[in-house]
Amino acid sequence: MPELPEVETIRRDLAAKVVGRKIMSVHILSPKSAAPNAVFLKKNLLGRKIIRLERRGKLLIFALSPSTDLLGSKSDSADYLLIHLKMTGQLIYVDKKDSLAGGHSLSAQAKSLAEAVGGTLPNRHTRAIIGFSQGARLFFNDLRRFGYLKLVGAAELAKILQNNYGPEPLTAAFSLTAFQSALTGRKTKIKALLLNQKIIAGLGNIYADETLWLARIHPERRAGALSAVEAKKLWRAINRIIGRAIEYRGTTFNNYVDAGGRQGNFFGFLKVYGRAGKRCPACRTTIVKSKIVGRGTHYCPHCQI
DNA sequence: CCTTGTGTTCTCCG
DNA sequence: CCGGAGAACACAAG
Repeated sequence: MPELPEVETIRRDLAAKVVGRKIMSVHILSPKSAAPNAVFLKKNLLGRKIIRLERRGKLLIFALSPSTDLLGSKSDSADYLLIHLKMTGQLIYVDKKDSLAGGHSLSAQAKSLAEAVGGTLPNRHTRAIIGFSQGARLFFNDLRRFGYLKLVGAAELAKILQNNYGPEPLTAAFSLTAFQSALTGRKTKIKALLLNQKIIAGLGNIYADETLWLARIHPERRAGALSAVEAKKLWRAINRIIGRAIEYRGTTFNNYVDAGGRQGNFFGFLKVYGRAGKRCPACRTTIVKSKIVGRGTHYCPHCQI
């Protein structure tokens, strides 16, 4: 489940590989994964350079060089490729020298990559392949097909970002006062609020649970009922957990791998997520898992009140 | 049946 | 009856 730290890890690694590179080929293996459609994506990606790679919450934004197609819409030309990995998406970059196709004489890097993706690429979950010069390829794999590639113009991108994404942890926009005012008057459970991308962009189920454990707050508490002290603890916990998780290149719980096919290193730092029935590292009480706002929620019933 | 991120739809309340 | 908040549902597929 790629959340902010995992998507940021992919963004950083991938930026070094693809920014400045020209797109030489586009293969859409699963039309359902491409918006508005596979034909439009192919037509508008071919021959263009990736000039920046950005991220907003869990959304990757590939900024493209201006289109040479003078017949294209001038009002809002499709200059941004959005990629969302949702639950099971992977973006894996492979240089020609690391090609998995041969099977013989693989480099050590290629071997670990092959292990991570369960064999060769493309595999049966590959939904799209973007080819660059010198045989380099970017594979979009997505077992459950919830993720997508979507090509949009600047105006549509601005609308998407404005309508769906609140401030990012670890940025000036995510100030303590901004967080406090997002809590005031809210009757929703704090767990639901943490998952709401319009309030904080980038937290998913793993980091929401970890954050609440660190702040010692019960997931069913009403957001607006948190004291000023609790709000500050939670705000600090969000920044701490997200910062640490980025440092450790994210969490591999199920099938997350980075752009090089490597696992994240934050798994061992998880205190509650996926640890139901085990003991709380702080007090030794058995960690509970329950369903809160429709999501599996892990917490310590003793520490978190 | 379970899993999750997000968009959509439903329901409630003032 | 309107608007907004929050909850519930829909989606995919193993």
